[in-house]
Amino acid sequence: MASSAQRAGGADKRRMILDAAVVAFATRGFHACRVSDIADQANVAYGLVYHYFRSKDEVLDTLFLERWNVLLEVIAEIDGHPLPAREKLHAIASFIIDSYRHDPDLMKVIIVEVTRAANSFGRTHLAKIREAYELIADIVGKAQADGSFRSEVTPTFAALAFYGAIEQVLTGWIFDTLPQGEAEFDQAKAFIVETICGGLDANRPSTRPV
Amino acid sequence: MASSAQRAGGADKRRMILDAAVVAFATRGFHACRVSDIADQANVAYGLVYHYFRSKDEVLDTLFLERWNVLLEVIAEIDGHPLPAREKLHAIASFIIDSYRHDPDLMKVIIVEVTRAANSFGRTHLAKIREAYELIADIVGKAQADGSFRSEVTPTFAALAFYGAIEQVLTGWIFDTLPQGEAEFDQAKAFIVETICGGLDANRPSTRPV
Amino acid sequence: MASSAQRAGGADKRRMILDAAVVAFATRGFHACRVSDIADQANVAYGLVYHYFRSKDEVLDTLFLERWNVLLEVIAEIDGHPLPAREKLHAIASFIIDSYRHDPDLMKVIIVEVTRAANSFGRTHLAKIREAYELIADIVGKAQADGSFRSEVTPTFAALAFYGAIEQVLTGWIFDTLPQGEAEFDQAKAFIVETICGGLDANRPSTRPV
Amino acid sequence: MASSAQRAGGADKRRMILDAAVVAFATRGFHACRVSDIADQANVAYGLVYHYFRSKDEVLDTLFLERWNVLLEVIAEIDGHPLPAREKLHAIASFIIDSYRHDPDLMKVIIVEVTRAANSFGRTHLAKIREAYELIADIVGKAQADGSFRSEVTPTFAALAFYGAIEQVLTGWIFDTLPQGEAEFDQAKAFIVETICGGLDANRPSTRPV
DNA sequence: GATGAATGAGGCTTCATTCAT
DNA sequence: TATGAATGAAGCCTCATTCAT
Repeated sequence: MASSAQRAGGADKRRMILDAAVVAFATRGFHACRVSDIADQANVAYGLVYHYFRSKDEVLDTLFLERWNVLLEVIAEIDGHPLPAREKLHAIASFIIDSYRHDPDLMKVIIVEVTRAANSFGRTHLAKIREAYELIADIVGKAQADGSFRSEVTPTFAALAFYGAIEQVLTGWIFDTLPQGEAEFDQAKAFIVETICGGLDANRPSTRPV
Repeated sequence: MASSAQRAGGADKRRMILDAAVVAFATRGFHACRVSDIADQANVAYGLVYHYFRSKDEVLDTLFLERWNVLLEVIAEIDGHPLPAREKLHAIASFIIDSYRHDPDLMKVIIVEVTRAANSFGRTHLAKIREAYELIADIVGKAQADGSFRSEVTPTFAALAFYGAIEQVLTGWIFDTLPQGEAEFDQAKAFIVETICGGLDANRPSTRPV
Repeated sequence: MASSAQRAGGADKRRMILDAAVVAFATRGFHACRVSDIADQANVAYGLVYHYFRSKDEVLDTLFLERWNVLLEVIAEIDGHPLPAREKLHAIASFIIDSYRHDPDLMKVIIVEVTRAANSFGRTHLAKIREAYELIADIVGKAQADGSFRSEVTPTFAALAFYGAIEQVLTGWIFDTLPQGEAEFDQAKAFIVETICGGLDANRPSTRPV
Repeated sequence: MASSAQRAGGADKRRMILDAAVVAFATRGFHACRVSDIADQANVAYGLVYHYFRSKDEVLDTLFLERWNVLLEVIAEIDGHPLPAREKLHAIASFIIDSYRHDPDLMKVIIVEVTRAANSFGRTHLAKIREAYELIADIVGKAQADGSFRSEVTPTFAALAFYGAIEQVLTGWIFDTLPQGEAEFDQAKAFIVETICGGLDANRPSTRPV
């Protein structure tokens, strides 16, 4: 599990500050984290943060956008492959969960401080966050169109449920209310997909014609 | 849709302050909301807030606990009825969504400032929040035991997925990324249950024997 | 050692409040002591304090003046007796030290919050406090006039030194930097008088004629 | 008489703040003095006080310790010289009184807000304050051992009486109940020593053998 | 007399941000 | 680039006091 700080290859101070911010934000939370905490973590003077970023907010914005854009690209790329929808969803869940596995601090910051903090940063990035929902909804919609998914539920709701399940699981790991580890990570991917795609009912009511 | 402020029947200043806080927190967010905003909204003097509550935090704590305890009781009560698990889940989703329908500000505050704000108040109330998950997991577990639910997924994961889906939908309404209205509320209840219980797959893989 | 609270004979609420204030002020200090602390200690509602006293200040003023006036009377009375100056000083030191012995909380409040707090209450009562110095100075002055005390030092200075010594000793007891007990109390009286009257020098330089 | 503010030679803002605090504390008293008063007096921004000091308290602590440590060193140094005890006491009284002469505001703050304010700052610095008493008591004790001082009184009491006399005199100057001026300063030194060492009695009772 | 709800002024402290060097 | 001294707005909370009952 590579720590955020280790990602800084050389003397790129901007990168060092970003990586330090991940640790600082994850440790103290964005609000409680002072700019000087970031600078201390990065071993630079705190004025330097303002050399590279307009504000403390911009540091978090940058962190979020860097990662979220990767997520969007990955989802799009997954969707480009000729896979069954269920496998596409599994691939998406895998990517997100593996992101947490590889850099839990960064995912903690993104989820806790942005994605789930709709009143502060989430507000700013609402549109960006929705893009992910919509890409997922697209996958569902196309699967419904080709008959591999049932049409009982709108793609939008299906996407919300899918993403909501992932976020709840990540939150459980982040705040240690759910056991985590290699086995749990892979199990979670399977369970989330199984719940959303397979459903809980033992005897499913016959599918209504749409 | 009854606003929080209107609920105060008489001259109970404590209640008035709590109701005013709902409006104030919902409007500006907990952090951005000053104690004087609450007092102004309640039409009482600044200091009176501190006569009834030790701190601004305690106001939110009180608001959350009042409502969350009702939720816990309702879930327990629902579970007490001899209903199919699917209907129990529908009843729970109904209660939560109707809570939003009847007092959107209060639910907004609880979800945005507590339930989804794991870094601040959520942390404090983590145990309380988990109680709800566990009650839901119990329902799932018992349904798996009696064969009405499949056992592909652990009750814990099922509960997370179920609650996660509800929370995402509420968040969508709260931040206006999802259309809301009477029809949408009832539809959402059905969709959430259908997604979690029915699953998305048109042709479900045969259930593994437990 | 009679505690302040026990002095309240009957249901005299005013007296109960004053006695409670002694305990409260002694325990928390005047500034840190809230009006409600006094009321709690007296087992009355705190509004009642304002029925009997105009302000929190007036409570302390009352406490101080009650006792200080007794001191002034006692000094005057002692001075009225046909005693050697040295014995008069011993009687004064005795009265003050016994006051502490009988009600340490009250003396603590008077010394810590008034007499030694020249920037707050001492300022208000400066004139009253000086009266004591002047009565003592009078005793010294008369003794110098009749030849029983030397005239090397002005009566004013002698009085300051005498009272200053007493206050330092009381302060030592109050803040537990000096051992206290029955033996120490009587010893202190003797030592203070011996220091001021006898002097420390083994071989005193011959007295200069005035 | 150099005012505290004038002592700041250059642009050392920390020093300027400390010197300004002396003036501000002396003028309004510690409690009534706002941090902004200090900043205004120092002509710096509000927040700079917090750049150099953790709190308003720390400003006073610093002021006290700076000066009191000098006092302790001076007493120790005086005691190091081969002087008669009486002259050592005179030197100590001289140093303290001259401290007041050279910077009355600083001494006012130290005495009124720390040394005589045993309920607030004095409490914190009790041990430090006692160190001075003990150094003085040492001088007395050694003089008693070599026979130059009588042993009627314990060194501890003698030290309390000596320091108490000085403090009373300074308090008299600080609150203008005692005339002050060059002549008075020198006279006070002599009078205090004369009172404590020479004693007031014209005919001293014969010294008891120890 | 007695209660305690209601009032509201006042100040310490934090910390993001700027800027001279 | 890099530093960290300097700025100052903003808000929580305390608590003496008032007053209706």
